[in-house]
Amino acid sequence: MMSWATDGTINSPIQSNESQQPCTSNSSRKRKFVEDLPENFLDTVCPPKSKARSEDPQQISPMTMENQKAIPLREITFSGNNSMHFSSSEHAFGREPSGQLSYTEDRDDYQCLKEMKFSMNSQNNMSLFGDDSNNQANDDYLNFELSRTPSPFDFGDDLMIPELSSDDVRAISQVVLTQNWSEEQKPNIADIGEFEVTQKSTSRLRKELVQPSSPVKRSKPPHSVAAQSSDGSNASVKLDEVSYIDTKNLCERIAIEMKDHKIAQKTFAEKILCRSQGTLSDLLNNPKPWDNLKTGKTTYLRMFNWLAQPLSRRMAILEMDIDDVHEALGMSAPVPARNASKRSKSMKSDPDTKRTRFVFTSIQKETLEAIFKETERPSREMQETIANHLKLDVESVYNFYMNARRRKLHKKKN
DNA sequence: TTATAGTCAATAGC
DNA sequence: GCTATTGACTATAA
Repeated sequence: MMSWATDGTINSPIQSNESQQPCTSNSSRKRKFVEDLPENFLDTVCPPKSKARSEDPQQISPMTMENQKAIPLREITFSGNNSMHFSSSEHAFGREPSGQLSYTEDRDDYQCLKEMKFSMNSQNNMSLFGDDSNNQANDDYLNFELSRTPSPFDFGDDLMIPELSSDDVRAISQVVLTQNWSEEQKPNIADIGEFEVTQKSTSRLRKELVQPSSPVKRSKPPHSVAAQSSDGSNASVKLDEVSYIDTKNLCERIAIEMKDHKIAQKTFAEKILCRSQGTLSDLLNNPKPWDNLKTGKTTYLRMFNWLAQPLSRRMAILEMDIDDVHEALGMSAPVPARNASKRSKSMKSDPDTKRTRFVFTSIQKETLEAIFKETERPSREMQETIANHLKLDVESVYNFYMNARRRKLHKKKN
């Protein structure tokens, strides 16, 4: 069961991983590797903290999806500052969208928003209304938000959404409901019932993936129901024409497309992205938010532009010569990877020799991870101490913490 | 000067 | 044979 931790974070069974707590665990395995180290080693490099604390919001999956038409509620976020976000990025923004986002509660002493409905008329005007008749919390804490990136519509306490233009509506990327509560009102999360999103409309789902920079003419999105030219050439967008791409959604669509058409990662990575299979795998499983990207935007844009083509053309591009692929995607050849064809330092003298990848021993790794849990950024001095104790190169220790810090941030969800 | 982003590519794992 | 993981490299940002 989930429960509130004393520091305001959530303890979730989905999140917990006892095996990753060698600093404090009593497992025999942990004892084994610690006993193999010099006495008080962990205390030396990993001084105990008074209080461990996670700063990241916790996420859980929807509990059930009963209705066959139910659309997965993509994200329920409980943050440590007394707020709860329900959001769905996949729901009924189709041509005749209307739907309902609701949850049930199974305890009387937690009263808040019970239901939110949204609908859109033929003029693409959207209305949103909610039933918070059971809400005994201070209404000041209730907020609705139709998000669009980069800046959301914020309607504060108003339940009725003002008229939106067609482009406004199409730029909406998700509905977010935020229920805040004071310390006294804080519910036990475990007591909140089931969540579901249902769609009333049977029309095709539509999700806008990209928001071009204003006032540039809007481009055709992937899966658009709008007509496209036969060669698909008008489907491509340039980097300077795009202000936002929903990378998570894009990667999900790419993964589905590859699965449906049995496209190997190696093929797609090398042909469409000019990148390696491993890089594509990582991108698909751990997409970075668009706004956090720097030079990496180009790679996602190549995925986007490929997906924006008609199916027959998507398949044809995979068979093209590389120069034709660039042209088909409306993009110039990407800058070669900066470390392409690189060999390890020791291999530079013999570039034909296949290098072997160094692998930490389990003791080395578990120790490094134990220290990381306490200190994500050990000083150079500390790294040298660790390297000496574990009989490692300082560079390897440095690389471990560099990789660990960055990979911790986008570990695959669930 | 140091940290980070983007990536390669070996290889583990299915 | 395929995807996922991960130690390492390097241009660039801070």
